[in-house]
Amino acid sequence: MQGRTGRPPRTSREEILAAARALVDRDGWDKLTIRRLAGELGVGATTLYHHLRDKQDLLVQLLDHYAEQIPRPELPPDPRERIIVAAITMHDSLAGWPRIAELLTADDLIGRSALWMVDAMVGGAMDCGCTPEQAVDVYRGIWYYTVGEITVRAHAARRRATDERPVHRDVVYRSLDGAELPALAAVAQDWPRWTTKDTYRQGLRAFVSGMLAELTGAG
Amino acid sequence: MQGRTGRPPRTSREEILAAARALVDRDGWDKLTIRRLAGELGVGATTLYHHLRDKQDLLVQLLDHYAEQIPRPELPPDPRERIIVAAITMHDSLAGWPRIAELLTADDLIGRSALWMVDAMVGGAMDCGCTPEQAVDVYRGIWYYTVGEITVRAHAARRRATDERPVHRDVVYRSLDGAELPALAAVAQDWPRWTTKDTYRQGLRAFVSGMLAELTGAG
DNA sequence: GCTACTTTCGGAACATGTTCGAAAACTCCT
DNA sequence: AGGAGTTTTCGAACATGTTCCGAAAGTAGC
Repeated sequence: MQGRTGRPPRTSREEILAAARALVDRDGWDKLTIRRLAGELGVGATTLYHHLRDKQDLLVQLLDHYAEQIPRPELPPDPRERIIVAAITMHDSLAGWPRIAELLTADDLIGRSALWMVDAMVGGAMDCGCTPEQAVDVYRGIWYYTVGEITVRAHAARRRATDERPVHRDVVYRSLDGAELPALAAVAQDWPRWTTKDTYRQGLRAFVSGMLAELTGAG
Repeated sequence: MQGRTGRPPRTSREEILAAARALVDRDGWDKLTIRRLAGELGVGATTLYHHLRDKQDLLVQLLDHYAEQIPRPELPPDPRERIIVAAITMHDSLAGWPRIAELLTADDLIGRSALWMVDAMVGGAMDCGCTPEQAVDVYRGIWYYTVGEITVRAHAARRRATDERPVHRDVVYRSLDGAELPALAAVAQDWPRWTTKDTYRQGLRAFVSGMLAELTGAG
């Protein structure tokens, strides 16, 4: 139990995270910069780099803290429904997080506090007759689908909010060549409306059904 | 047909894109910066902003040019297989592109030259009995799944390449509580190995099967 | 030729994330 | 007390994307 050596720390990781949360609550996500956060704490900017690897690390920590507070829904007894409920909880929690798209590129995003969702999905798949390996495949597919949905959707929302120009895709679709791209020409009119629908749940159910049917033998 | 007015341009969008491609081919993606590209062209850095909205715009243009060169595979007559083949072509093309994860957050990524893939998927779904709206839903689900897979995978590869630390997720999984998270404890050993498998095709088939079964009436 | 007008150019400046290296502040050992 | 070792702090500096604004360089009308 020798006392620790070296210069005593002036701030701690916990303090930094708490200050970051307070700063975000007060001034918004745009104001969360390394320098401003350091100023808030009364330390030099570079000091933070002794407690955090980089800014992404900071954001991941904040998300982790947030994940602890996700209300844990009652999981239904039916294993297939358990997968669905856990996936939807994961999706909705992440979708409510600002700037989530920047973080979802990190694969080790899931801290201990959110592992119960992963466990529910993997366990549900095994209870549906999957081998452990197949269950992991099911979860990974759900994770990919969820990450993609949130990423694309978050960006689209941001685009609508900050950009006044028309969406490039919409312009392209309006001038389609019906002879070369008949299917797109047929849906071009309604494309903008249809692509704003929320189809996450529908797609999720389809994916889970398809995977379970393939893995455990259809019929 | 009055001649154009104003100071004559010293460089053009085309020249910039060509120089960017040459720069990337010669020095790699890390060296593609606004200042360096401008220096290569012999113009001021800020001049580029008269031809490009921002750097992301530049990257999207480069990707678009690349998309034109994607070899167009023969699409099978079976509509369901047509969806699969088009999706796999799209996925493999995007997956081969460096830094793709930064760009996939843009939803209007698809230029005219790549629309035949979207058309094949939407058309295939309609030929499978979907309504146009349902066909768009099928395509969107595929797009989400594809974006997610590529994003997560690209980041994992980058992490492996640049980072010597162990993956956080692996560390967490190694110290799991078997009583609280039984399913994860059961798969923890094999998790790293299983998650490096390429399951894109399997998941894609599952998703398409599930969607078509739900939409067109199972059985 | 002269004056508008228009378009492009580019230097200065700013904010930001991040690295480097040296100084500071503490404990431990002799 | 005094050095050795260790950890933390932080100012300076760098690279980068981006905005601002005035200067440059043309055309059109008179």
